[in-house]
Amino acid sequence: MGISERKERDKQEMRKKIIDAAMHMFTHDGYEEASIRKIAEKIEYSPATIYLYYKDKDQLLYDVQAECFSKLVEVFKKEATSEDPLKRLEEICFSYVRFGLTYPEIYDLMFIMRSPMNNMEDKDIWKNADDAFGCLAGSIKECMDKGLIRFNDLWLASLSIWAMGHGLVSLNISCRMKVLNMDDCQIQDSIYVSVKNYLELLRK
Amino acid sequence: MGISERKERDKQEMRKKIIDAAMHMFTHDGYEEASIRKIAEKIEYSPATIYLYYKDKDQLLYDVQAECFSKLVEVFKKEATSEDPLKRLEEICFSYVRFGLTYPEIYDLMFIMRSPMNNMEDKDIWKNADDAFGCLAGSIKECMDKGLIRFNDLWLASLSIWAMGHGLVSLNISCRMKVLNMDDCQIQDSIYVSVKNYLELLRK
Amino acid sequence: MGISERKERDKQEMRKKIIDAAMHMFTHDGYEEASIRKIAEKIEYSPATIYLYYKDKDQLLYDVQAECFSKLVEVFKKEATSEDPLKRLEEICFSYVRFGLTYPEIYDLMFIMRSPMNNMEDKDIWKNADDAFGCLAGSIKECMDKGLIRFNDLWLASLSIWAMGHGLVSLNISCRMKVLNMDDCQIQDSIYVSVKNYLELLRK
Amino acid sequence: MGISERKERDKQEMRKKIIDAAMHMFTHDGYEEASIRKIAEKIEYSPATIYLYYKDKDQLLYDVQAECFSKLVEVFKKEATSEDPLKRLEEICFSYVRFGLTYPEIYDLMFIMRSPMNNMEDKDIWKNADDAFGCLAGSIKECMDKGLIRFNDLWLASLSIWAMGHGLVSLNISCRMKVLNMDDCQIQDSIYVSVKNYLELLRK
DNA sequence: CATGAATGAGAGTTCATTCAT
DNA sequence: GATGAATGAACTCTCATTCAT
Repeated sequence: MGISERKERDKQEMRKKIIDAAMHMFTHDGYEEASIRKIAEKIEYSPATIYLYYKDKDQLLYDVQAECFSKLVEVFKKEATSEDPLKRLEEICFSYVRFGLTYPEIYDLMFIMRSPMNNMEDKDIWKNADDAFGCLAGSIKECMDKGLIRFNDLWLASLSIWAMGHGLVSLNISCRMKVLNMDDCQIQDSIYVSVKNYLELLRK
Repeated sequence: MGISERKERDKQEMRKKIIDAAMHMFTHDGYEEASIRKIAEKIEYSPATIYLYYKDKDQLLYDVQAECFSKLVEVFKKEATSEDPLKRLEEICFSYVRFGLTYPEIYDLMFIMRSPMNNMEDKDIWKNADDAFGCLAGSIKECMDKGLIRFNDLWLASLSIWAMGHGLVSLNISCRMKVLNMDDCQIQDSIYVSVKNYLELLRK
Repeated sequence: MGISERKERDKQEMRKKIIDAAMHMFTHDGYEEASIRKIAEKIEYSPATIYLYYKDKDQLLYDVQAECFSKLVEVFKKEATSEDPLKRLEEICFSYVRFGLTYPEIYDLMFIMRSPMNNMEDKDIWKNADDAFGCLAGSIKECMDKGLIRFNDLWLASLSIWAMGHGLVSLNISCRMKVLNMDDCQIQDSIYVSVKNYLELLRK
Repeated sequence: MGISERKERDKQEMRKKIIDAAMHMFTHDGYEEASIRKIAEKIEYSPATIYLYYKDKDQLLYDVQAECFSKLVEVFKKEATSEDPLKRLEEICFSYVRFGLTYPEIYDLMFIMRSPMNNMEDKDIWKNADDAFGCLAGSIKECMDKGLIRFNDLWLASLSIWAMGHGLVSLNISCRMKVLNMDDCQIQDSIYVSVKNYLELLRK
């Protein structure tokens, strides 16, 4: 029995290697550079080898995405530590936004790109975001339980707060904030201020 | 004199034709299908002909995007007509969201895709969104002038409200709302409710 | 009768305009940039207009080439003025080489490119080079008549001297002198020295 | 160990196949016909396959050129065998010229075309011609060492002799000898005679 | 387990040229 | 006389993927 376990472990290690390479390329060269061939080249395997571990590119991206999400959760764990629920919610939101602005290409894969979501069947469940979303929702729930914010519905609250954060980050990533005619500094400021404002509005 | 005018008109008509075809393909087949070749095929011209009217693909997409934005403005004009500023702001927001949910591929080009923003120089100005953004900002300004909403800074207000709307629409388009485990109906509802909630929060 | 003459004159003027534009593009942007469309653009006419004056690109290039050759003759006239036949021959050779090194793209069209020669029928006569070649041959003839150089056959002499000059210039233009591992300065020197050496060898 | 060797051999064989096809097309249809597509077609592979063996067209042409040069060296080895240094130099020169006149398209790639030299960085070294040039220079050196020809500087000598040969061949290839109004036979004769004359001039 | 070899499909783009007006 | 409009035919190159070995 040890054998099959080891094999599985080996397989996981290889997958990890692939994903790490892919993430590195995403982060540093942009998602356009992350072709199967280039990923394979980076880990010094042949493209065909990738297909031993992943059915197709979408499945690979799905796993890369998972890795990205666990990175985000780490960030949450590290940066959102306050006891005060409201404070912690703010920390989470700021962490989220900072993460997005710091790693735009990865953020793209996590929250913007169609791949690998658009080739999932509707029935397929998307587990990658669960933990990270759980962090947010958990923090919000605490606020609600203690009557600190103006929301009755946890899902609605989570969705709204997420949407605000994502809206700001993604408009920036896709350069649509050009319409505001601000320089980069002002834009960054406005993003954080917008988040802060919103959370203050929510406070009872 | 009529001649050069007619020529210009002809040229514009051809451009219109190209753009319409492109928009149609965007809308129905997704932006991945909208290659120069396929657009040309659709209007039954040769690919080279496209290049008589557009320097390159980005310029074409830029114009398609412009067309999309003027469509959005039309929608605003038609659907946001209330005298009551707060009401009108709500109408604009709902129109925006509905537009995004109805034409996701077009919305993609307008607010999500990197092209054609990607290849603009930083110094280039992005005019396409000005009018539509002006509608939103104008409406918000009226609310602010009359002391109806809790905002001091017009740009911050506009950005926040836009970000909320965009966040909701784009999370949905990119299927990230799967994390909520809701069916499509519930999601749609949540989106509209989120917008409504936010606007109510803003009301003084 | 004045009318048809004027027409012909007009036609010639237009041709001149086209050729000048083409030469300018050759000289400054390289022959790869000298497409019919770009030439037309430069003189602010439509590509189709070019075809009113030239049957095809080869015919146009043929005329451009003619212009280049008359430029070369001018240079000869200006720079090769010594009374001493041997001296004048040397001046001609140096002028030729300097011309080639100074205007490599034009030299290419005159002496290297297949177009417009390769689409000439064998029976067609190539007049463009006659005058320039005449300068060289004339000068050589004088040397021969006065018994100054070791050649009996004028054509053989002309060919040899031309070949030496052309060989040096064209090997340089096509970067083949890289094989010598010299820097640009040394190469230029070597070219002129080679010419000089050869002429000295020829002197009786 | 045999395996990796065989693989490498296979790869080389494929490269050979590609190059041979390219050379064949050069020789028979002219260099204009030698597009990646057509080469691929000729060897009955897909264009993409070419890119498994060559990074881009220039690299392919570079290798084709190398092959041409080794063909030339073979010719030298076979045809220039005299013990007498002067005689051998003459044989080399005649071989060179004959090669150029027999395979004009290949000669073009070796000594005239800008590609693949064009896209070499200045610092890149051009090794293709080294051996062939070495044959010429070696033979000249022997003549110089034995005091048989009127040259002090080996490089200058080599350049001059090469330039004479190249000038004659390339003027013929590019049809510029039309200016002499000779028929093909006379031209060929003149070329050989010119070479011979020059070598005799050089003899001490 | 790993891969070398191969490919079909497609991308954006440019060219010389034609012809009805 | 001039041209606007159009095009067929090319071009180089990249991609995700497959399969025999």
